[in-house]
This record gives sequence, C-alpha cells and structure tokens, in this order.
Amino acid sequence: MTTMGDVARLAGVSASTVSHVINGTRRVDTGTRLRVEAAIAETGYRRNGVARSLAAGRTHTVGLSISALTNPYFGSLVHAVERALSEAGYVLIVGDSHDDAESEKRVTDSLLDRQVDGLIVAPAAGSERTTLPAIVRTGTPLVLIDRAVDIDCDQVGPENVESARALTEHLIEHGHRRIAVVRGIAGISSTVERFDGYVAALAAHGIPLDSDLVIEGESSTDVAEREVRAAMAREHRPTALVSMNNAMTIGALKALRSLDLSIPADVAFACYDDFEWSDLFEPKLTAAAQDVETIGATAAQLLLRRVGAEDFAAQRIQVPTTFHHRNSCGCAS
Amino acid sequence: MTTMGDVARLAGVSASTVSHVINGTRRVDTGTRLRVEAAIAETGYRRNGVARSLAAGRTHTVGLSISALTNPYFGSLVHAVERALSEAGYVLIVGDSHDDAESEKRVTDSLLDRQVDGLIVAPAAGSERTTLPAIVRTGTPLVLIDRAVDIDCDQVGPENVESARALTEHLIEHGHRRIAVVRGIAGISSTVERFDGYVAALAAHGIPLDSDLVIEGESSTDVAEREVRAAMAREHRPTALVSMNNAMTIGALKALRSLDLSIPADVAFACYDDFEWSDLFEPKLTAAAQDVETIGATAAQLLLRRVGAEDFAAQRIQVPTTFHHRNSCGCAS
DNA sequence: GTGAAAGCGCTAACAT
DNA sequence: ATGTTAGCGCTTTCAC
Repeated sequence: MTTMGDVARLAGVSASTVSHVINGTRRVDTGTRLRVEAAIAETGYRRNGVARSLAAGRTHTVGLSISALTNPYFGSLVHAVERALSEAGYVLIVGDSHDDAESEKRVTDSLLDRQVDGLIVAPAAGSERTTLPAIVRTGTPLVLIDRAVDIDCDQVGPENVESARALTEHLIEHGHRRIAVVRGIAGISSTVERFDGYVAALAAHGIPLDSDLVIEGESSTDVAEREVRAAMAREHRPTALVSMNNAMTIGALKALRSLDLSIPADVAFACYDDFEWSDLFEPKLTAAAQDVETIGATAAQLLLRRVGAEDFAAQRIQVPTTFHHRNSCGCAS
Repeated sequence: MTTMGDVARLAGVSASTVSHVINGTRRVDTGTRLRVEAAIAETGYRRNGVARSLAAGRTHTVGLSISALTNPYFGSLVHAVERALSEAGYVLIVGDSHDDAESEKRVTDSLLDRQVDGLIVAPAAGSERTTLPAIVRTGTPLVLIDRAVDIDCDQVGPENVESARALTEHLIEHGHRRIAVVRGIAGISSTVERFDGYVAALAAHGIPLDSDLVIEGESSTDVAEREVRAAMAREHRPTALVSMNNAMTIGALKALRSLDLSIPADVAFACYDDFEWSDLFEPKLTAAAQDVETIGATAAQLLLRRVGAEDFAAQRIQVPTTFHHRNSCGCAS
C-alpha cells in the first residue's frame, strides 16, 4: 500500500506538500504540483480516509438509523438523504433498528463509535428513553426524521393532523357517518397525530367518536388485515375506512378483498401514504402522499448546517402532504 | 472528549491495559478490570473507532454501491445485507450510483478511500469498463450482486433464464402464440438472460421469434408504458405479455389499463419480480419472485469469508426464484 | 513556496 | 499480569 510519504519521496517533496496539493489547502508552485500529481498517478496512490479523519478530527460521515429498511417508504428516504449528503461530500452509514429500541441503541452506539459527524434517526418506539438522550449527551448533531419526539433537537416529518383530517372529512362529504380508522403502532407521534386528525374531522361534523370504529393495526399488515376483517364482519359495519399508513392500507385492502366487499360501493376508502401503484389499483386509491424527497433532503440540510457551525435553536419542520383525489373514496374518474 | 489515556489515568493503569479490557485481548486481573470499568463509566468514555481502525488496519466496515435505492427491491436487499453484516459486527456504508457508471465510480472511490474492508456492488451498466477493474486493482474483497458481469469475482444474483422461460412457457401452455416481452435496460446480464429464457420457451414450442413482439422498456416505467401502449395499439396485437422486471410491470399495467384491456381476457400477463401487492391487484399477478433476503445474506457471507482469509476461487451463485401461479395468466383462482 | 515536526487516539509487539 | 514504546497515515502549526 502506498502512502503519502511514498508519493513525497518519488516527487522529491515533503509529505506536507503532497497533502496540500491533494487538498488544495495552500498555494503550491505549478511545477511542484505537476511532479506530485505525476507521482500520485505513477504510484496509484489513494488517500487513507481513516488517517485523514483521525488527524483532521472529522470523518465527513453521517450516520442514519432507520426503523425498517424493508418499508419502501424508508428506502426512498434513505435515497433522498444519501443524495443530499453526497452532494455535500459526505457519506452515509446506515443501520436498521428494526423498530426496536434496544437494537436502535446498538446501531447508534456503533455509529457514534465511528465518529460520525452527525446522526439522523428515525426513532423507534421507546427511543426517547435511552437512545436519544445518550446521543444528545455526546453533543453529536442530531436530526430526527419521520416521527416527532418530545426532545429538544431538529425534527423533520410529514404533516399528519391536517392531512388525516382532510382524508376523513372527504369521506364525510361523501355522506359517510360510520367511518372506521385503521391506526398504526401505538406510542409514536404519527399514529397519535393522524388519529387526532380523524377525531377532529368527526367532531367538526358533529359525529360522535365510536370506539368500535377504531381499529388497531399495530403497523403490521397481518394484524390490520385480521382486525379489519373482524370489524367488517360485525353487524352495522362501517361504510367507509381511513387507513393511516401504507402497511395498514395493504392489510385493509386484503381484508376487504377476502370479504368480497367492493370499493367504494360497499365501503369507501382513503389512505394516508401513497403507493407507486395507487392508480393501478381498481378503483384508484385516494391518498395523502408524503413528500419523502423533501423530508430526506431537509433532514440532511438541517444536519449539515449544524455540523458546520454550532448552536441554532432546534427546528421542527412539517412537510405538507399532497391529497390525491382518486376513486376509492367514491369520486368519479 | 475523553480518551483512553484519561481513563487509564483515572484507573491508575496504562492505556494498554485499558485497551485490553475493552477488547478482551488479554487476561486482566479482576480488580484491575473493575477499576477500569468504573473509570469508563465515570468518564462516559466511548472508544474512537477511527483511531482504532487506523492502528488496527481494519475498519469493520463494508461498502455497498447500489444502483437505485428508490427501487423497493433494492431497499430489501440493503436490509438483508445490513442485517447479515451487523450480526458479524460490521457496519454498512451505502452509496447510490443512480445506475450511472460515472457516479458509481465516485461512490466506490469514496468507499475505498474510507478503507472499507470489502465492497458489495450492484453494478451499473458499463461498470465493467472502469469501476470494477479499479476495485479489483486495489485488492479489496469484492462481491457483485444482482447483475452478473464478466469478471473474476464472487457474484450473487437471481436465477434468470429458467425463471423467464417458465413464465413464458406457462403462457404458451395457456394457448398463446403471440406473446410479447417487455425487456429491461439493455447491456446488463439480467435483461439478456431473461430474454434468453423467453426465446428458449418460444423455441421449445416451435414459435418463431417476432421482433414486433419485443418491447424495449429500458427499465423505465414511462418508456414501458408508452411502448406497451404502442404495441397493443397495432393490429394483430399480442394476446399475452411477459414483463421482465418490476418497473416494466408497472408501466405495462398502466398501458393496459389506459387502453381498457382486461387481463387475462384481452391479454394474459405474467411477470418476473413480485410485489407486495401482487395479490391485491385484480386479477392477482402471476409472477416469478426473487428471494431478495437470500441474495443479500449470501452476498454478505461471501464477502465476510473473503475478508477473513484470502483466496478462494470466485463463486457465482444463482438464487432460484419462486413461481407464484395466480390469475393474470389465465389460471382460475 | 516549502519543510520539519508534533500530534490525532488507538493497537500490539516487546519488555518486565 | 501489566507497562513501555513504536507506530498506523495523515493534517497542521510553525519556522524558514
């Protein structure tokens, strides 16, 4: 393996000079630079980022702890973050917490050990008890993504309340009064806020909240399917359904299909989270789409800003969703 | 920031001893160990992975260059790789090449600079000309994933020929003779091999290859949609369609829908690559599903093996797909 | 415009 | 069982 010293010797200069031509950190005589560049080319020298990081005290590396990489939604998020970071010359180290506080702690510890310059975390449930405080204690710049947590740091996520309210209200406007909601996993902000939106819409229209219509899908497709099937099998069943995240939607649709209920004739349907196949489905799905690209890019920017200079007030950014009026709600094509 | 020296001083031992208790690299008297551990707890010491890597000559880090993270298929792949690696105490650094040889080069260069212990690459088209040879030259362990390339290194991907043949043949068995194929992007092994499978099926049944039935989707949903629509608008249109990857399938389905053609009555349909929503679609999609988990895990294992000890013969592993007989092909429920 | 030299925080061979 | 010491390959003051 060839080092900077080898290059220096070959070019007849000091290692210091080689370092400066590589990094452009000070004026170097053109002739000298050329000799150094020639030596680099000849030796096939490649700088050692680890040594560089140790000496410079920065790694140009950002860690991302994601709660479930198998969720296509998070795939796009990682993509957006990665793009913004790489444009700024940073690389991304990812860890998957499997939505479990304990493995999340392991993931972020390992990231911190590796001296990441900053951390982006999609918090798992329970994260605020151990993981997050531990990170804050290290002083490493931190941005939370996707889910809000009651802690003082930058946070970026989708708008929830108003979006869920709009979905629900849209169903109400179609004349529905018995609207069931399929909630995601308990204990996280998005579930709570989206449910709040649902409740607000009912309240605004004088419809009492009926606990029989609140379906706990626990953010598992299978659970959602089972519970929706149960709810739809009961007498006096709901005439409409709002699903609060993509896993819930898949579960709900499976249930409706297995019951041979047609959408929107038997039950109208609207969902939070959009799919690539939303207008392939029959009927096309009415959905509130998150702007994942913006969420990811914003998180990266917030973080980078903090990595550069310290101390801003923490920001909470809610990225608006886009309401796609399609047909599952009962609207005509 | 507290270093090992600080801990050592506090515990009244040498840095060397601290290192050994942390890494368990040699016997340490219980009393001493306890004092060191207390000092670690008291100072909140956290080891510096960068310094550690520099001194030890290994980073316990693996780089992954993926061609398009937005593709849900790759999201699962990253997930599988990440899991296998983290179980072995490695972390994953991801870069997205956007399926472009040039940015792939940048990504892998940056990974190599960071002294990754190994590299997993889902090669972009053209990768074999620049990127791959450059990696091989460094001697860094390398595993190719997803697509095969004519180069001597470990490779893991899905089985293509036989799977595509089976899909096509299944359509033939349903009585179809005019079967169109929607191909992915040119110049990569999976496109070639899957097409070979299609051709083989036709040949085996004495059906001549008709170039009018070969649709170039270029791995872009939009292109696929446009081209399929054009093909279906022509007179004497195909009675069946095989789609060769998930993006092609979405494009093809959009085209059929916009033409108001019903599946399988007007055209029978089968696709390579499965979806989470395959049996939500009406009719349920007949598909050959890749075993992404196995592909990812295998790649990680192959790499780790090579990181440990050197020099095995390169292996090429093809992971079989699973044929899901559903209804879009014309089979009954 | 260039070089010498002092670390960055750790590991590991060598002593004791 | 523990300490000493010499690096790992680079950045960066400081001096010329």
